[in-house]
This record gives sequence, structure tokens and C-alpha cells, in this order.
Amino acid sequence: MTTLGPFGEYKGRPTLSDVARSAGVSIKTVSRVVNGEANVRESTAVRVKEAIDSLGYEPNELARNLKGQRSRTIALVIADISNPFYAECAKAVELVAREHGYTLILSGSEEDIETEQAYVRMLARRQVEGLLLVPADDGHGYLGEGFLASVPVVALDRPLDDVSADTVIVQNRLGAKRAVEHLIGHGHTRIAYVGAQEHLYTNRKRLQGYRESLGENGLKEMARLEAPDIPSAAEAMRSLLELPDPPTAVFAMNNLATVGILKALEEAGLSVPDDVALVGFDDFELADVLHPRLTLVRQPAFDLGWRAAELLFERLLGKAAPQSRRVVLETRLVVRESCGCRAKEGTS
Amino acid sequence: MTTLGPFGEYKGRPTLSDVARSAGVSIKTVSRVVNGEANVRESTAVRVKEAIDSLGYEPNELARNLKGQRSRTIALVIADISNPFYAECAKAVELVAREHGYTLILSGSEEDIETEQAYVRMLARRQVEGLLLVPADDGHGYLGEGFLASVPVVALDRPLDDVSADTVIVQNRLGAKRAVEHLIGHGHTRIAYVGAQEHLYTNRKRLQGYRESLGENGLKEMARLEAPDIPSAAEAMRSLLELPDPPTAVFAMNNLATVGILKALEEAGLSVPDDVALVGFDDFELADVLHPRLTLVRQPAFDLGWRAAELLFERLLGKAAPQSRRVVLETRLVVRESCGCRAKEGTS
DNA sequence: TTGTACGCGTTATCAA
DNA sequence: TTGATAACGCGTACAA
Repeated sequence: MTTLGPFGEYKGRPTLSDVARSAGVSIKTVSRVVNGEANVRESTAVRVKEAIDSLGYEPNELARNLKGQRSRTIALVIADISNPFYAECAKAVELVAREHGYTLILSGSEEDIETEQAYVRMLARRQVEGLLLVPADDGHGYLGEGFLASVPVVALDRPLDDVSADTVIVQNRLGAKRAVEHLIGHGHTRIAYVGAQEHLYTNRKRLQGYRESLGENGLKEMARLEAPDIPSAAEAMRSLLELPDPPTAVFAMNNLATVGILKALEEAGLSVPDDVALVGFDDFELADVLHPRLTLVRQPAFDLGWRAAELLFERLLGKAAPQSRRVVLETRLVVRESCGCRAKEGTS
Repeated sequence: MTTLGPFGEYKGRPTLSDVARSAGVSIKTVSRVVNGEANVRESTAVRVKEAIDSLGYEPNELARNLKGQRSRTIALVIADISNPFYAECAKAVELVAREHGYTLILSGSEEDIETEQAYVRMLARRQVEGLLLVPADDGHGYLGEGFLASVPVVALDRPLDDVSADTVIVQNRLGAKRAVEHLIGHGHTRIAYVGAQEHLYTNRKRLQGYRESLGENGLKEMARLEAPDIPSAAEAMRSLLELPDPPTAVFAMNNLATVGILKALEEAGLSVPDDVALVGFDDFELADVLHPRLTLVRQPAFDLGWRAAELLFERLLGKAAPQSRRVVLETRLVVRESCGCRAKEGTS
């Protein structure tokens, strides 16, 4: 912008015509060389290349995109990138995008539908070719049919309400059900659930799995659904412990709940799994180093991002049938010790 | 792209001239309305707005950017977004970018200088206005002066070799030194260091702090520098334990090393801190729940991203002096139990 | 083999 | 208050 050009004038980055002038040819010839097209005499090509190097010319992708009607850009709208689960998804998405020569725009919706909408709107203006979306709360009517027809959307981790789109999710209900069944298998009858944000799809499904499992075994529900973060999960656990008949086992809806529960149990001087057994949702590296080692439902975060990105590119490349697709990835229970097992590591 | 227009023709998104035709005015008038410029008769403005709504017109930012010579886009090139530390940085950057109405492009360099260079090149072509970079290994000569003059770069977490640019880093040397001094204060004389990737700036500085601390106290170094991931850190720890005089304390260069060390000690049936004391670099949520609770050097990941983004926008807004700036953020030792202390939580 | 002219969708200039 | 018309930097169609 403020670089001084060869003639002393202020100029920005060099353009095709700068190179053309410098090499004494037309811009079209430069364009040919840049894009490696045939039909350029070797000697001119060399001259042009020298001019390109000496001027440090780089093509302006913005102009290319405007002309070519494609931005080679996709966007990922995520609740919170500092959540390791989503970060892992983002990594996979970034890899797939790179593989296809696409650029990735990252946006954080903070679980807020209005922020999400504002972002999506801006992304559309930026001509993104496709959108990967972890949908915030309900209310996606704003994604009109016209929009979805021009910008393919893939929902990940949670399905999109109201509208139809490709979706990649995990077995939330089944994962939770198996986890609770495992606790029942250990002989527990008072099994609590600590979760959060009831409007969240993942929480609803996990809660549903918990309830099914209890129902099938004639057990009574003990749920705490006001635990969106670690302190509130700890508080929820404390309130459960104050019950006349406190739970002997807990199922944690996510990592934050798991940690909160752990803190509360530690404060109360209760040992896991002897006093209270614990199984949670979403595995993490350190679960294997904690004492006791945590039994958790593992969800394939990387695959989630990867598959979602693949579905999107299939659409972009016109390789997908028009109707929307739904991929459900397996979760599996990683049995360690907090459930009461002594096993070193295994699955069920 | 494949939406059928009002006349049955294939058309993409509506443009200014579509709106103009529909409202019976010129494109400039529509442009005025869209941009809220003055000098438009109220009645025409209303008519234009109706046309905009009925056609669902959205401005094409690509075209705007081409015309206006500014992309309102910045990029973050990071080693690995699935590393929670960088994810936290990314979150801060995203927030600052949004605040300024900028879009954020996310790129992963995988610690590879060539991948990084390829990305930076592409980003320049995409006309990003600024670059936040966690520099990979040495070799940043490719960032020529001309480039840096036209695209401001801010290095974060590690400084840029060879070239001068704004930089935001943390107190690596001092943080490590204090941590090791703390272990010395507990009476340890055989203190090991487990680190990785010696070419990494952060590792070099932390190693330096470790050495200074030992040197000032007349102690001998025990370092293992081949531990880039958890298994190799575990292996490094095992090899230290096989020494004739094994260490009674360890300093871990980062989270991965910390976890690897923990695993190795657990396997060996050694207790922390009684058999071997441990202090590591980089705090994390769960450090407070592990047994024992881990004493770690906390680095301000969010601030790192935040400050770096702020420096960048100061440049973009022309609010910064030409010479490059260097911000060093404080690290502090969060004393918990793995060092041998019994304190609940504190700093030193 | 090379070059001219036009269009992508927008904003800016200047005249009406 | 409005509207032709020219950029922005590039690719494409069509000539030369």
C-alpha cells in the first residue's frame, strides 16, 4: 500500500499489468505464464517470469474469485474453539480443506443463535462456498431454502432444526444408555445424571439414554440439569449428596460436568468409585492419568469434523445426491476404573 | 448458482443491477441505499429497500474488497489447533477480529516451515490485511521486507528469526527458573528436565531457565530432550529412573511431557511427590483434579492471543509507531501439591 | 504465438 | 437527487 514503486509513485502490490509493462508484453501473456497455459514462446515465458520474480508479483485471489464465481473458501461456525472437542473437529476440517486447496474461515457463535446468524450472513456475503455448522439453539429458519440451495450446509455434532441439511452426529442416546447400563451392571440402583443446558440436542439425547436405561431396569431418575460449567456441576453434585438417599453412582453429561463432580466428591472426602461411582461422556487424554482412571464414553471428535468436511466437499464437487444425508458415528464406552472396574483398559 | 430466476433463467445471487432493474433505478442509487449514504429521496429509498428484501440481495464482499483494496480479513497461522494452548489463543484472536468486523482465516502449519510458507503465500494472495503467526522452525527469510511492509505480521508464542516484527511471548526462561528454584527449595538436588524439540524457542528458553537455576545452586544437569509427545516423554522418564542416581524431582517442559512423566511414574509404582516431585510448564483445568494436584507454571494463553491481535489491529489502524514492538507476558508458578507443598493454591 | 475487449459486482467520479 | 461511466485485477472469447 505504501511501498514506493520503481518510479517513485506510491503503489500497492504489483498486478498483472505491472508485470506486463515491465516485460513488454500484454497482460494476457502474463496471465498465460502465471497459469501455466500452453502457447507461449519459451523466450517470452522466461522474460515474463523474470519480471514476475523481480516485482514479487502474486496473483490476487480476490480478483480471481470474483471473476471465477468461486471463493475456494469454506467456513466453520463453532460454539467455542477453546473447547477441546471442537478444537479437534476444527483440526480435521482444516486438514480436509487444505487437501482441497480451500481456505477455512473460523467463527465462534458462543452458543448464541443471533451471533451465529450474524456470522452466517457475513459468510454468505463473503461468498463462502460451503458452511460447516455446529448449530446453536433452535431457530434456524433464517437458513432459507434459497440460501441452502446456493450454499451447502453441513451440521455437525447436532442436527439442524426446521431445515434439512447434511448432518454428522454421534450416538448420544446409545452411548449414554450403555454407560448407565454399565453402572447398573455394577449393582447401582441410585444413579444420578448431571447435565446442562437442556435445550442442547446432545444433552437431550444423553438424558434420554439415561432415562431409557433406568426405565428398563425399573430405577428412579435423579437428574440435575443446571450445570453448564464446572462450578455449577460441583454445586449440583453437592446437592445430590445432601439428599436423604444420595446416589451411589453418577453419570456426567460432558467433561465439564465430570470435572465438577470430581471436585465436589473430593471436597466431600468421598472416594471414587467406592463411595460414588462415576461414568462420563467424552473421553480426554488425561482421563487415563487421573485417580481413579475415568471410565468415559468416547466420541470421535476428529472423525466428526473429518466426515462433515468430506460431505461438504462431495456437495461442492457435485458428487452427492440431492437429498440430505445423515451420518451417525459410533461412540464407545472406554472402561477404566471410576465405574468400579479394575480393568486396565477395554471397551464394552 | 442453480437457482431459477424470475424469468426462468439460471442465475446466482442477485446483484446490485438486479435490484436496480427491479426498483427501476440505477445501480449507484441502490449502492447508496445499501451503504446508507445521504442524498437519496425517502420514497426511492423505500422502493429500493423493498426490492432488496424481495430479491434477498446481499452485497458481495469479494467485489467490495476488490474495489476497496481491503479484505477485512486477518489470518492466524498456528502449529496445531487441537493443542488447547493454541486453541485458547485462537479464541482470543477470533474475539478481537470480530470486534473489529474482521474475518479470521485459520491455518495449521503442523510445525513445518514449508507448510507455513505455503500458507503465508496463499494468504498473501488472498489479500489478508494482517497475519498472526506462531512461527515454525527457523527460516523466516521468506518473509521479505517488501512483504512485511505490505502485510503486518505479529509473532506470538515465539519470536520470528531473521526478520523484525511485533512479538508477543511469555516469560519462558524466568518461569522455568522459578519452577526449578521451587524444587530446589524443597531440598532436591537431582532435578531432571524432560523436554522436546530442541529447536523450539520455548523449549530452549525453558531449558535455559532450568540450567541457570541449577548453575546458581551448584547442581548438575539431567536433561532428556527427545520427548515431543506423551509416549516419548514416558520413555524419557523411564530412562531417567534407570540411572544409578535417579532424579528425585522432574521439571516438565510442557503438558505432554507432564502427562508422559506421570504415566511413567505411575507404572513404576512411584508416588508423587514423595518418591519423585514434579513441576511442569503450562497450567490446565484438570491439573487441579489430578492426584496429586499439579504444581505448574501458568502461561496466559488467552492474553497471548488477545494482545497479539491488538498489536495487529493497532498497525492496521495506523495507530502504531513504525518500529516493531515486543510484549512479554508474565508467567507465574501455581503451587499445588506435586512439588511437595501441601498448600491448597497459591503463587510464588 | 500474442493481444484486445469485455465482464465479474462493487464503489467513486463527475455530470445531469 | 440521480445516473452514466470508469476503475479494481483477473480470466475468457475472439481476433490478429
